[in-house]
Amino acid sequence: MALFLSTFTMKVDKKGRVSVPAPFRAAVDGGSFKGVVVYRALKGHFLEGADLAYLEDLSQKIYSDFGPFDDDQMAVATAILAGASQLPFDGDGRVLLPPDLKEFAGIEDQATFAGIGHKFQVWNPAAFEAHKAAQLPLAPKAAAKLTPFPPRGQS
Amino acid sequence: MALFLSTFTMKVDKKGRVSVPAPFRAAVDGGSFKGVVVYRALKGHFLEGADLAYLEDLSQKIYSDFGPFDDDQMAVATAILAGASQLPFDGDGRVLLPPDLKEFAGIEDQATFAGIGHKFQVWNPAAFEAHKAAQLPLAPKAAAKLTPFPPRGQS
DNA sequence: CTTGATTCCATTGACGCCCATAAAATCCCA
DNA sequence: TGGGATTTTATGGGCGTCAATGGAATCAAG
Repeated sequence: MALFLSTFTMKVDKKGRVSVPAPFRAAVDGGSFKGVVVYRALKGHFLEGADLAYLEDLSQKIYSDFGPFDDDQMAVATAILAGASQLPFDGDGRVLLPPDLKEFAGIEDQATFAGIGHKFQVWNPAAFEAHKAAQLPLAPKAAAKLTPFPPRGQS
Repeated sequence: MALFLSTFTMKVDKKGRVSVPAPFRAAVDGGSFKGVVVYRALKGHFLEGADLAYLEDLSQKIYSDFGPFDDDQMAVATAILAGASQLPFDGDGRVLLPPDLKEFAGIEDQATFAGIGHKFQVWNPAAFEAHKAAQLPLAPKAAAKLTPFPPRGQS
């Protein structure tokens, strides 16, 4: 599965195009859809992105964890799936950021891509710095809740 | 299976024709029926739509979850299946919205298509904005109920 | 012949695709 | 190891194509 690591800040041109960092492109490579899927984060004004397979899993999960006409299902589906955009790569690995998503995240001429494992985030650069500063002190306590790795046998 | 993502607002012309957003057309492409199926939503004045295969699954489910002469089965089948319309694409990917469905959803000269995974919704644009605004605050709590992804590399 | 529906054509504006340039990273070999 | 050459990446711009939309033409029926 895709693994997104590290942070990159890229330029947004007048057309709204952004180069997806090459390592992220490599991470989504091989899937059926040549591009990424981006949606509004639930907590905070930034975007989350992943490959299409992740969204398929998420959609699947929304339909299997909730009944087909469940209220919670409706809320999550509306917030995430209806707000999502499939952004295909152009020949040079760029995507076109929809204006509403740009506005939601306060992105203007630069966008910061932060890899957080199986998905990534897209931020206004200044907002990301502030967010990072706020998150760092919380990490030790949160990390303490992780369960141990299973024995590392090969397979 | 079809995956409907993102939201699009399209014009409805005087004849009642609406262009189905190209990504949604692509999502239903390949099925036996060249078009979409639309029916009244159960909770609220908007429409739900999907490809024919989804309706087949839904019908299947209605008959397997309920007994063949169950009252609930009758109610759901009548509300959804009996009220459903198969809308074929014209040569340019448009469908003709039946007047009764248009009226039910309060759709006049614009229609908002919202993709929510396996199916999509069709709304009066203003009504959808209100609906979305109401749903967004509910999403974080509902999303917290989603079960964690299973460890990757399974299947 | 009139009315309503369905297919076909025309316009326009956005977006996908291609090329060009420049910078940076990588490779290769002496 | 260093320096030059090659490849990859990031970014800007131009142009062709397709999607969206409106309207005309064709067809079906009463």
